[in-house]
Amino acid sequence: MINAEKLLYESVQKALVELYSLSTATITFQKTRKEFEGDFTLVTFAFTKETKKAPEQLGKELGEFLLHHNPAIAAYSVVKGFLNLSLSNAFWLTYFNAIKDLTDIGHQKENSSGKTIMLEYSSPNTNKPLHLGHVRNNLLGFSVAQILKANGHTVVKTNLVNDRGIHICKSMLAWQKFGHGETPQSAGLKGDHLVGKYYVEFDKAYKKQIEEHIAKGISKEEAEKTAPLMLEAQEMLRQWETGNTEVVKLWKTMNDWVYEGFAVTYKTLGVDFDKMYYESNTYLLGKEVVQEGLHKNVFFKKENGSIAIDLSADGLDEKIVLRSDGTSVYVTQDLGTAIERFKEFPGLEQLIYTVGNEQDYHFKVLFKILEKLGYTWAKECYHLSYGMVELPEGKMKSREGTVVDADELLQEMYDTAEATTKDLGKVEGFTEAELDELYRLVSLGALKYFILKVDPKKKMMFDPKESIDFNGHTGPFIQYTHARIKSVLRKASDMVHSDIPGIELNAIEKEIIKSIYDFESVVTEAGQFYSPALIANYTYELTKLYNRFYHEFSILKEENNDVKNFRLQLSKASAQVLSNGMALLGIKVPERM
RNA sequence: GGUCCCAUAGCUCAGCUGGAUAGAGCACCGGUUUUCUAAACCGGCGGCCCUUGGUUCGAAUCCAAGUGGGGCUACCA
Repeated sequence: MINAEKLLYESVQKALVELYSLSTATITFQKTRKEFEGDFTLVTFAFTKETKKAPEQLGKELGEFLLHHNPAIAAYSVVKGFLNLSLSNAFWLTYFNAIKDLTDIGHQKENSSGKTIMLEYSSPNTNKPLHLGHVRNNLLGFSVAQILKANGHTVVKTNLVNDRGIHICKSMLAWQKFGHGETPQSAGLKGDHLVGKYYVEFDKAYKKQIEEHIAKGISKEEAEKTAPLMLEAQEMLRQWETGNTEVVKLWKTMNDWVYEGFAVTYKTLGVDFDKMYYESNTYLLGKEVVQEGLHKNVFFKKENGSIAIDLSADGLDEKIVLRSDGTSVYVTQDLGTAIERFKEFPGLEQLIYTVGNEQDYHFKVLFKILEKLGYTWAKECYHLSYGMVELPEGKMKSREGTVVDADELLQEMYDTAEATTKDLGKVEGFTEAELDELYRLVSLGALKYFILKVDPKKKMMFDPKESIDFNGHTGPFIQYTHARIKSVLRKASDMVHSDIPGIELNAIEKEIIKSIYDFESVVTEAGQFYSPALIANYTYELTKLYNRFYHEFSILKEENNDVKNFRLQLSKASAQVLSNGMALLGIKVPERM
């Protein structure tokens, strides 16, 4: 592939050697800011010391040299210490001809890097439906998987379902006590919502019991531990662990309800997994690892019989890895699961956990312990940590019902997409099925883009009172532009696909080609930083650029056939890049809207 | 207390790995359609880039301290 920076780099390197005998300088280019003439900029301040020349003088001499030694450089200008270089019209046209028909532009062939990466995401609890926080997790995980594939890696998407534990027993107990045999069918509720309802019920009844105890003069802490409901839930968990048939049966029934519900939400969101893990199968893993660590003196036994590791030398604290009663804690399971995965996939080169930043500390501990145990792959474990979605009132809490429910949000988005589309009245001739498909596409485009355009590391604000926009810096804006291009292409029956001859590019056409040129490096960068936001913001820039071009210049009515044909092909290539970029976000683009 | 993260326009966010006059969208005000989709385009309004020091030819960006906000600091998961 044609690489402009490399071309310039070699020329500048040569110039520095020949003009100033300077061979050790580090040369980097940046894109020329749009208020100046040029494509790439070399900052000459960096070389003033070694050459003992003023920045402007340096710029002129270098510019002059480059102009005469590199035919791809058409012009230069010097502003203060900035040498702005313009590549020739011919250079950009050659580049465009090389890429204009690529349908996989920006996407390397999957597995071309030979690297296999496991990416875990979603990992829900089976005691409540998914909310907006989970939506961010799912969209982020899915998108990062797409981006890593586009960078040539093989990606195994996994979901580790938290299907057991005290929180699950809480829903089960509340259903048993207050449910009167209610089922998703009888209640007319999605299974996950039904189970979630009883999780909230439990919390209500539990809080009431605590209050009653406190009224009797018992301390809050004591009341929380001794409330009958809590004791019953704990007893239920013990029975589950011993395999009590009745408890296990109830557990299976209610979990199945939840899975049916999740399946619907996952399908709507358009996310999927290559391999499912269930905590009910993995929660005992890691106990042998503890023994192994004890042998190696990585862990030590405390007086009360629990086993711990001292990480204070690494800036962390002491951490229990096995309780005094011999049962495992969270980190025990994660140790076991990680080791199991590397055994199961011997070629695995990286293990990524998509989990919120509230668990930053947990993963630091986990990776440090793996390292201490001598697993060399520990450094290939990565916590893809993302910020919380916050409401104006603060954090979402499932127990207290202060959450934005995923299914409700998706339905609201769908309704808005339908209403907006009908208002605009541009869907004549669409069948009912096509309309449904369009509403899904647009509503999901709006939601996904809204979430993914924000840097994953940062927390984000969501105000349920202000609906997600369909205008401006949004998914539908990009989808619309794609549909608009497709509309033009449908009308261009006489489009020729041969290479573009030497026409003169106007400023904005050149900008679009340059923007397309950037796509590949943006995909690489997004892969390095695990950041769909880079892709989102890139596609937006290209879209804005195209819309300005579309508004200022006629395509179909252009009289010069070469120019017309070029504009058609430029449009086609732009649509392709937008489509490929959006695909990396898990967003589909329509042919018409 | 310890530790980690965050702070940019009224609001939501870009600007990460130092560079030229700090950018978008929304909101608000105004304009563009006999022409390829107006979910669009153009213009206006709007900034002590939290504060103070430091490094540098150059700092929103790097370093230090402070202020404000949030997370974590369980023999819960």
